[in-house]
Amino acid sequence: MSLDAWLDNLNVPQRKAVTAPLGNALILAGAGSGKTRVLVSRIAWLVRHHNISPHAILAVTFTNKAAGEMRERLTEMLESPAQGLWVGTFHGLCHRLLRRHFQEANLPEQFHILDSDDQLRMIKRVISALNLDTEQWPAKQAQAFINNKKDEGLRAAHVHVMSYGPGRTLLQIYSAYEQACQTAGAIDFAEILLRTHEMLRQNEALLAHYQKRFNMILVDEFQDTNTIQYAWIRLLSGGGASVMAVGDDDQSIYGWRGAKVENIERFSRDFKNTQTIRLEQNYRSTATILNAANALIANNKNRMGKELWTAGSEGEKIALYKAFNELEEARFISDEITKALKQGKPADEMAILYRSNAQSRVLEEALLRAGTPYRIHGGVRYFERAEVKDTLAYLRLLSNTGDDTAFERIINLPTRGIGGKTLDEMRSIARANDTSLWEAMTQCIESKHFTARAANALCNFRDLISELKGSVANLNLEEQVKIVINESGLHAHFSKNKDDKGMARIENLQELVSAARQFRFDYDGMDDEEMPVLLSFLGHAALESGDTQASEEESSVNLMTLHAAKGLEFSRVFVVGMEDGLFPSRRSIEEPSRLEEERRLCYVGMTRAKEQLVLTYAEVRRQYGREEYHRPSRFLAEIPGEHLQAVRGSVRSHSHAPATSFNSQHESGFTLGQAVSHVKFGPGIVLDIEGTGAHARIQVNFAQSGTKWLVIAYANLSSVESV
DNA sequence: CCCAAGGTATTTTTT
DNA sequence: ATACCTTGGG
Repeated sequence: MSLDAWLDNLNVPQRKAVTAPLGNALILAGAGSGKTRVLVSRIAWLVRHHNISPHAILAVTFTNKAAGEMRERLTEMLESPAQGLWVGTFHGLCHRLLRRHFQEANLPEQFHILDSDDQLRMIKRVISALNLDTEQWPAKQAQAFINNKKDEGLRAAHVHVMSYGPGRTLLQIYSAYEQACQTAGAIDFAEILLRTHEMLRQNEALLAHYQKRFNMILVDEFQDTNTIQYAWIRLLSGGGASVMAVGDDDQSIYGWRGAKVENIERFSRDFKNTQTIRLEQNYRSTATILNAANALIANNKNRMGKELWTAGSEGEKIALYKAFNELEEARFISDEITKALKQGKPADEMAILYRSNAQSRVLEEALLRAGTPYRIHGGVRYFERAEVKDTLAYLRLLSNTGDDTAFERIINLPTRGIGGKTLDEMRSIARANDTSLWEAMTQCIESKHFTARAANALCNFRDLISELKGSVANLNLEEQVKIVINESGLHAHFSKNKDDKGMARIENLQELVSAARQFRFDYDGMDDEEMPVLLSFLGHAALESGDTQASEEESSVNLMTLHAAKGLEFSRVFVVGMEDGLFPSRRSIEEPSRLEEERRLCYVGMTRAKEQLVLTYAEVRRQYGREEYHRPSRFLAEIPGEHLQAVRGSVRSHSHAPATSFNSQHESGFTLGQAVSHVKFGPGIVLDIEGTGAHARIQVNFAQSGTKWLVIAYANLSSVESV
């Protein structure tokens, strides 16, 4: 298809964005408004119409998936891969810059990336090296502190804390951690960005080079950028590049991770002559769903302002289901899904979204019992699995004996009689002599520092590594992986456990061989110039979660957190656990800004649905081993009643409902979720009941008139039979 | 070195 | 309820 034909398929604001004159632009792209399409078309437009070389374009995303999608669709549109175009995640692109310019970045050539697990181990080591009480100074807390600061662009030296209190010690840990990483040649995720930013800021020539190169910068999901990412874009575009920022302030759900929604507002101020374009036409959901979502999000203050609309049909009402408890909630959903499957609806077009992972269990059990295929998104990612990381640690140590992180990981895996005492000793020797652990070990062996038993174990380890080095030399990546798995003893070690978990581990190791083969294949076509294949593979393992490759054959119902659902869409969406204290989360209710983020999360969840949206909540829920009573989510009261319809589950024997003994009826005779009718306000759904006797009040979400509190004694409500 | 017992926390997690 | 981690004894 020609580019002009592509343009004809765009709506007016989309076309305006795609064909915007060079210069800065802010695209406020609502959910389902064709954002990726605009981004890709924009690049094609620049290349074709402005004759801008792909070489001069930089497109930044947050996830590898988004980057891959963009690259793919661009190739499709341009009918050839865009040579020289940089498309990638913030981390991926910065990693590339650091590899290219490791010297300017003050890094060793063989620097390696710490994932959050590696980082935590490193911090633990630092804390004990500082002789701090590990009870009083949890590594997790220090990790959060360090990452927060780094996301803000702050080094330990830049952080100001009070001279007393916990800040001082955390800062001490941060500082020691910085040193430990530098010595080990290791950088964590946040450091990738921070280091790149510093490198560019401190190297005029380098900065000038990239500023000159990248005339066009496009940033996706701009609402998710943190301080350092924003600064990086500003720095890189400082030479006069045009920046197109695409985002949606209403879908900012990662504030707790350092993302700054304010960056969207700041953009127009910091980037000169910014043209703002709103994409408000939605191509995904029914009018009912959009109107409900619009009404909900309107309760947030400080929005950029945006209202989704559709040319499509009104669609079905949003179903609201009140369950006795979480088991019954799960059964209802499972039943609904079974019904839909019988009608021929594809399983993978349905999704169950929940606020917290713990909620997935009962849902899974219900689906399992019904024999419904399902898939849980999230959880431990492939390259984060312990056995995979163990194998990679061997590879790392083989290529660089100075890699202490790898050394620590496998020194006693499989167990070979090297205990904590021996290791501690080597650690302090390494620290005293400022050498790697490997060198410290070699020294210890030569100087007969240890008892015969320990020395013997260390010798075995040293010999194993050098033997492996020998057998691996001159082999391709995939064979190297195979050799390491087998000759390191890892295979034997994991084979000992014959249970499901053990079997899964062995499978994962085999999968790693395939991943290496695939990578070797992809590597040949990559323009990641002059990076050795192993190093490149390790970078790939650190920055790619690896969940893109594992796609199951059978069409399955999707289970995931609301966060994980961002960017996806399904015909039928169930949002479960709509209860105050769960969603919105108990920990967010107090603070207005956090509550607003929860509301945005709800907005994201609702706008995932194309045709049908089902909201459910339970009156009582087993949580942390206790039965907890929750009110229906306040978000339910924010959805105009006209879009809601209370539903009942399919008729079933009462013996199946464990909560029959539970009297859910209020003394007034009304129950939550019940459909009622008012003389003046019309039909509605009971959301809450408070008080007793003559003063008892009832909250009803009326179809036409919205949510109201009424005194039961005067309201004269009548009960209505609903679907 | 391995295992069992007890203590603790328990929202979300693009990289 | 539960999973995860630390710690103490065999």
